Amino acid sequence: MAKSVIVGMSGGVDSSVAALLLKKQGYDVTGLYMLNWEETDGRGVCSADADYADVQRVCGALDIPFYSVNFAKQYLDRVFSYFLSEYRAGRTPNPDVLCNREIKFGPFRDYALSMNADYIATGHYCGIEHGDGRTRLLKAKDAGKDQTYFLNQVYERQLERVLFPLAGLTKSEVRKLAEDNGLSTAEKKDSTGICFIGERNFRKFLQEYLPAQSGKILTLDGETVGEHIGLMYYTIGQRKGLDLGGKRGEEGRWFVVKKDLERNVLYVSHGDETPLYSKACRASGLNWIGYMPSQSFECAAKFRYRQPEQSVKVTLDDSGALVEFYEPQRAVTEGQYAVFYDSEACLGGGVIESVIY
RNA sequence: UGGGGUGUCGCCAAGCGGUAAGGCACGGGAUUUUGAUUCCCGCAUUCGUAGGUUCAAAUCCUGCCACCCCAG
Repeated sequence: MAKSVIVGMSGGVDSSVAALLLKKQGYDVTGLYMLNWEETDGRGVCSADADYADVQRVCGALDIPFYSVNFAKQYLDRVFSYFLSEYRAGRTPNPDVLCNREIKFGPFRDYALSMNADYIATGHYCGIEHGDGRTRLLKAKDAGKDQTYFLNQVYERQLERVLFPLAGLTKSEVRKLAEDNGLSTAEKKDSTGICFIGERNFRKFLQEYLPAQSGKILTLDGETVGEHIGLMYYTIGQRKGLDLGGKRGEEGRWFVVKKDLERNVLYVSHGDETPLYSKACRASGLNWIGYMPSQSFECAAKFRYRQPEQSVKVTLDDSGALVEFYEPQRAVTEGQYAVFYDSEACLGGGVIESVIY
């Protein structure tokens, strides 16, 4: 009897092709759509409806059954509340990292497996290797789309019975497959923005949930150069949105280099980006996937998505880890994740608690 | 109300008689399952203002206005 798999389908091309491939491989495939954010845009149009319609179309074309589930409550409690509290604390959270552990590989996976599926699958660009009682998370073949960064906090046991059909494909191959098989999502634009919430005016969005407190913008020398509209709207290394123009006698751009929550001051630097470069950081909430770290070891790391890997030395201690950089790193930011790699394997990661300059 | 200086896009800033560089900001787009970064495109018929000289002025002349500095 064929093994059964439930595919998390978003209505995008990636999960469409994931379902397609599994079906071709002989699995008994069922599509499952997740609704995690209940809101319409300004015009009263709910993009989730359109996405679900795409799921229906694709599943129809593949001739597989499909259902939908609603985890909006869980998303709010376990991802969005964290998102807001991090911003309140002046940090720059990465909700999509938690979304994977707390939703997709949490309630969603549990739900799917409770429907007696043998496996669950998603359209993530990453690889997975099951064997000798351990599961390893691997980078995708398409380095430019690799999404292991977002999975660094997923517990190893949550990856059991998980399939990633897109592991060996590039994005263009995926689109080609969709097209060749007549899937309506073949040309659909890649989704961006916060997962499930989508792309939107970030400031306006945050404004709906958090009170903004304007304050001064100072240089590191203490010179007042402008006014900010609320520290939460800025992140380290940012240059857009400062509304700061030219400076007498100098050429260059302004960058956010520091936030002072206590005094509600945003610090900026003009031209000179050296204040953005740090030599180490502290990470906590460490999660290891298919890996048993020794007390101290060297590996590669990324401090944000879509950044080249860097050589680092990791030293574990009671409260987390000290991550030392061999090369100074630009704009390492509290709230983002330090994710560790050993050649093709994603070892896991932790949230950046503090940065050492 | 004596002397000197400066007034060019929101901010810096070229130009110094030949028909408005550039950077920053800002807007739009590309990239991107966070927020950023990065990349591309756009962005002064007009040079504080009113006259004058000239074929031609932001550039020369004159008045006025504003700001700055030094003297009072």
